[in-house]
Amino acid sequence: MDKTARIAIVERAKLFAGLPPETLAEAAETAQVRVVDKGDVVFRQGDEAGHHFIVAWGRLRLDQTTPDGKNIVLRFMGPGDLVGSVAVWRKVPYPATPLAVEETRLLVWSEVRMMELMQAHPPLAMKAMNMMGGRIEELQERLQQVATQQVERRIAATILKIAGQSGRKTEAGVEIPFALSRQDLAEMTGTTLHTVSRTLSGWIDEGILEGRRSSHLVICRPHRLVEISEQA
Amino acid sequence: MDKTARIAIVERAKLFAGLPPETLAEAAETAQVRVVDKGDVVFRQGDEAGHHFIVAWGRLRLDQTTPDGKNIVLRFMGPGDLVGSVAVWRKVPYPATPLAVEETRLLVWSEVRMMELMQAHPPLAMKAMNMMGGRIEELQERLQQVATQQVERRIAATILKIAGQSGRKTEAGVEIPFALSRQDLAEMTGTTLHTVSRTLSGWIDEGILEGRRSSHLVICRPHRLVEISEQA
DNA sequence: GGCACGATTTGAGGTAACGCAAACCTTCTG
DNA sequence: CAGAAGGTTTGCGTTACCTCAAATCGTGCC
Repeated sequence: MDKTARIAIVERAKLFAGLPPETLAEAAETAQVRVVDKGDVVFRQGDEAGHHFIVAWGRLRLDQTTPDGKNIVLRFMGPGDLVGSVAVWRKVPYPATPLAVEETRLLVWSEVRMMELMQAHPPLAMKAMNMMGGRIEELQERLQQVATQQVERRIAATILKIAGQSGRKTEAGVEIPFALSRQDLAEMTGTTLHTVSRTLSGWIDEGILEGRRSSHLVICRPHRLVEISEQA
Repeated sequence: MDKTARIAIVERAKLFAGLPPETLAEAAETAQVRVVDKGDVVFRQGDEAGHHFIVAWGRLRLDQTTPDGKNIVLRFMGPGDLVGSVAVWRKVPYPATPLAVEETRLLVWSEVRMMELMQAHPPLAMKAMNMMGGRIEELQERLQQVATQQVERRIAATILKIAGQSGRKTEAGVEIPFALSRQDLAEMTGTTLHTVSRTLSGWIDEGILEGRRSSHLVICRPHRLVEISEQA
């Protein structure tokens, strides 16, 4: 990956977007590159947090294992997303495991590198706080959903959010361009894969979705899904 | 409130703890003081975010109203806790309403005051990030609980957390020193006040708790509650 | 191409928790 | 002190969702 490519990636990252060219250049130059194969993890929940990562290409699923062995999916991450930084800044172990659902390329900064960057470029701290604030808002919204809404609405809202982040327009509708299993959706919405399967089957029958037993979901009638996610 | 008292408060606040005396002094001097009566709000969800607050004395309940009119309790806050800052930094409207459950005194900084403080004292930004990270962790934990655990465990865990933050030791056990209604617990755990009432009644019968129809809960057998919160 | 494995679909039955409703108690108010 | 108001307790019927179970279908691997 050459310098121009790195700058392009850094520029799109939420942490660096809009900062002056010198900052971008310095960030790009100080980064290492790391490739993670499909199915491999970037780090593991519980590991000491020593590195910041930004996704260049590919896609990660952020998993958290609970003390009693259950798994929940915190979020999917794609190009521009920042991984691991919260733990590094707080000097606590990584609280979750990012797993590559497709081959993924990351930019990597060590703890000290990033610290130097932030000292040299104060606006970075502001950006970082902005990002963390966004994460807080997102979590509060999900908490609210899981606490008050019934399963159908949560599944609809979750699919819509993923589509908004990563969806691609096709002739048939909006396609989610990676393998998103019923299990994944269940672990994002706090339900079981059976319930997810039943719900999606219903929507496929109604022509809202496509993707029976196939790896990629397509949303044919997004508006209908919005209605479901907002229904009383 | 005189200068010494303010410094004492600022010193205990998570945002300023451990910073050099000059920083504390400057923070204390630049703050305004505001008193909020029991039942009144500090600001309202949706208001433009222009001020940072730190609780000096008293207690707030942070409420969030959902688009469809339901209410959830995000957290209770006491002395040292920071209110409103995330929204100010992100330049978004306050996402929730802090309501005083008892008479509460707050230190207040305007957006620009706090900005000046942070520019003059760079470690403050680090502290702020640390705080926000803590909030993220807490939210992830609650999300996990609501998504995977059943109601009884969630209620137990919630009571224990509140007791850990605000509990006072008495002869009978650990007392939660403010009015915590069944409705509050329901809105924190994502259930109904009926279920909370039933569950607590059971625990009172078993001698785990005291506080039938009375305003203050007392945990007589904390260890038993921990067991419940961890049971498979 | 055949076989084994993992993901998905679907059915049937059970239950935790909700929703409604009424009674109860405490505190505040006039 | 009587009455109203708000939080709480408890009962009962309902249901959304889970659990267990089995059939089905793709997919990768030799």
